[in-house]
Amino acid sequence: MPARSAPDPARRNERSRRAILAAALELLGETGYADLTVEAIAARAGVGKQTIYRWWAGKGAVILDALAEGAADAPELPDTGDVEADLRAVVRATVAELADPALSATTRALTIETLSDDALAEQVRDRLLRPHLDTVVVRLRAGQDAGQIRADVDPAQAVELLFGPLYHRWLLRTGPLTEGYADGVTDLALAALRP
Amino acid sequence: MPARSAPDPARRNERSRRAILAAALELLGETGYADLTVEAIAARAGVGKQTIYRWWAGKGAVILDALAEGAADAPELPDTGDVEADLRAVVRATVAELADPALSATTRALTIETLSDDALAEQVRDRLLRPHLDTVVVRLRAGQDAGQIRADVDPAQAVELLFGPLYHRWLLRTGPLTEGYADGVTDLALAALRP
Amino acid sequence: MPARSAPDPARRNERSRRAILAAALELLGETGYADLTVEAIAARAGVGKQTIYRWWAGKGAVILDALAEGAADAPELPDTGDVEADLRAVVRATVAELADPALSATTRALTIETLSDDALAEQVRDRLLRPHLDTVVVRLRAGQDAGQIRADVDPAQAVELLFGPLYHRWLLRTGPLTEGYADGVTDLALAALRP
Amino acid sequence: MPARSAPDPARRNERSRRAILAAALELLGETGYADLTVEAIAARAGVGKQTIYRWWAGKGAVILDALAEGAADAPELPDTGDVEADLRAVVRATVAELADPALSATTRALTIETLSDDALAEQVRDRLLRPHLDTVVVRLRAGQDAGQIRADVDPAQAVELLFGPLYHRWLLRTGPLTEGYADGVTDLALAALRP
DNA sequence: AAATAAGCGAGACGGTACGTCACGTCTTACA
DNA sequence: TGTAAGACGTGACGTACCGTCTCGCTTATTT
Repeated sequence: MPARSAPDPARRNERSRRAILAAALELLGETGYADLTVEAIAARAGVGKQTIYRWWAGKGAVILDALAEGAADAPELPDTGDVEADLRAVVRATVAELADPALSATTRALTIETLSDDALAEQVRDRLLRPHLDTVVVRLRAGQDAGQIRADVDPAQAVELLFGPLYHRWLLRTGPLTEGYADGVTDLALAALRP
Repeated sequence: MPARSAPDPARRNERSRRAILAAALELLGETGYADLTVEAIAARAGVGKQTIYRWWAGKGAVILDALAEGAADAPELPDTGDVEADLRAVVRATVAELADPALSATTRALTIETLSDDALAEQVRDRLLRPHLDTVVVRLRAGQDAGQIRADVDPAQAVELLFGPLYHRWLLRTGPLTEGYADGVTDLALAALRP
Repeated sequence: MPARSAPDPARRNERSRRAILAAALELLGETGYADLTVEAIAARAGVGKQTIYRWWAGKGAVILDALAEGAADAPELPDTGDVEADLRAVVRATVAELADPALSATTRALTIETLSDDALAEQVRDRLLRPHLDTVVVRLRAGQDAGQIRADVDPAQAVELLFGPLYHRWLLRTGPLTEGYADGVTDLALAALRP
Repeated sequence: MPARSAPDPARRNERSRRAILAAALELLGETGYADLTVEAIAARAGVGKQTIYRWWAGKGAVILDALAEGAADAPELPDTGDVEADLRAVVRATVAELADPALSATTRALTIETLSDDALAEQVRDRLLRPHLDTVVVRLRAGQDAGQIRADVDPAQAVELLFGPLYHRWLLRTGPLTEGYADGVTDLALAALRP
């Protein structure tokens, strides 16, 4: 039986949908995730609360959609031929993003959501993180083909070796997130990944 | 002048304090962090809400204290002389804990706290995580002295290389948390850490 | 200019009209007037909400129409020649109707309507109550002609003398609505109406 | 089992109680009963909605209390020795009140409530109407003792004979509520009540 | 017979109020 | 004075209906 006669997506108002996602992102930036309310999103978007609850499960689902919308433009990791330089660049970029409170607000919000709701966690992983991490996996495979990376290493595991320490430090605030730190992590990881 | 005539810790009711921390841990296990309420803790503990607000800033501070209380007994990393075996053991243990929903509830709650409140984040880091991670740092230093670990590596960074991937996979649910996985991470990290 | 290009009654769907009135009566019996909603009427009738709002002003207008439909068959007060017996009969019948919760639901709904909306009140009075009361007025006039009722009494006022006490007791629940009570009221009123 | 651990009346805030009842009466006069909302009462009274729901079942119960508070001062029917004059006076006063939209708003609201909620109906009857009607009963009994009223008439029934027609005309709007009408009703009723 | 237009079912929409929950503060009575 | 109890003002929750609106679809003229 359908929970409550599911609404018909064909009749959905695109204008409202966009207004809601835009409002959610604005408010996320202004008040932070914890103080974000569905009521405020509805008011800012000029929309009835029911229109939000009709299409989303709660504020978590809304901001997930809002962020996924923005992440649609894949960042495309460059391939200069020098895998070490390419990895160093992406690690530096990631560290820079985590170090900037404004930019990492997104990641912060999603992580909280991820920890509180298993269903959303899958969505976050598949729609937001996977696409990003997969570009690195692709680059690592190319490096393996070029003989610059050990062939016996699982690229997915190698990605975690590169990014894991970054998120660990960011989450636990165990140290500064500087460019020098980024290079240190890259060097250490490469020591393990080089043939 | 004190903001609101700070309460006198000497007159604090130890019985209530313990009941509150115990109730907080029970409810954390039963309902999860997001659905935990101060009201429920007070009711379960048979305590007035004011008694909680008198001594703690909110639910985050309470569960932090509750978990810190339990973590007082330091886990003490063993030193068998074989640093690789010792690291493998601690990585396996950590993976096992993260894989168990009941045990990782603690880590989940702390991580949310860490992401939501900077002031509490410091407390979490210093009172709960540092003691745990420091035991590994100590073991790595001993390994360096014994020539089993590269001397030019910062032990703190090495710890992140070991645990970062674990938390990354746990947070992002990018793969299974098995013993085989634990050993894979250990092997890869050791490839970077060996002289 | 018509406010919104008034709908054309000639093209009205009789099937829908009937379904709406029937559904309204059913729901009035099931849930009572206060809990009656336009949404429920539409759903029960298998009709779009707009079809209701196109033809009626609101739930009050709908149930008014629904009840008026049913009341079309005038009850026709008999004239046995004995005005006292005839009045006694109609008072007894009215008391019996008010005493029966199912039958008096109609009166209850109409009374609420009467109290809440002046425009509808007129409709209620003229379309539903007047026809009923007028039959008694007619009978009283005949009684006056026959010399059984004081000629100097306004029949309309006499009707109120007979039915007013009934509604008063029904509204205010100041006592039981029994046949004995009905006869008591009739006796007392006749004491005033007899020449 | 108590529905929800009933609140302790001893700790009730008298200031809030009064503010709520006052606000309810104000708004009843301003917007009418149908458009009255609990939310507006709370806002006007400077009170949390929960404080209303803690002590009352809904808006009906609130305005009942508010009106009952005001009706505490019994009107005391005078006894001039001439029962006909006294009754004429009270009937005139009642007609005047019903004829004034502002004054009869109270009665209108209560009547709607009475028709929708049996539990409140009893309260309305016992706390508001009985005290008023009983003063007339008392006067009628004195009239019976003085031989001005038939001794075989139930005073309660006589009261209904006097007031029933008034409420009937007011409810059904079957005619004007003038002083002349009041006297007509009194005359007719007295024709039945005189020995 | 085809074109036009209205009523129709369905139900999404912007709103308002509902009645509940938990927040963090305040008040009371007791120990 | 610390405490258990819990009432308080506040404000968000998620739901129910309101009355309006916009979709295709069906009917029933009107060309």
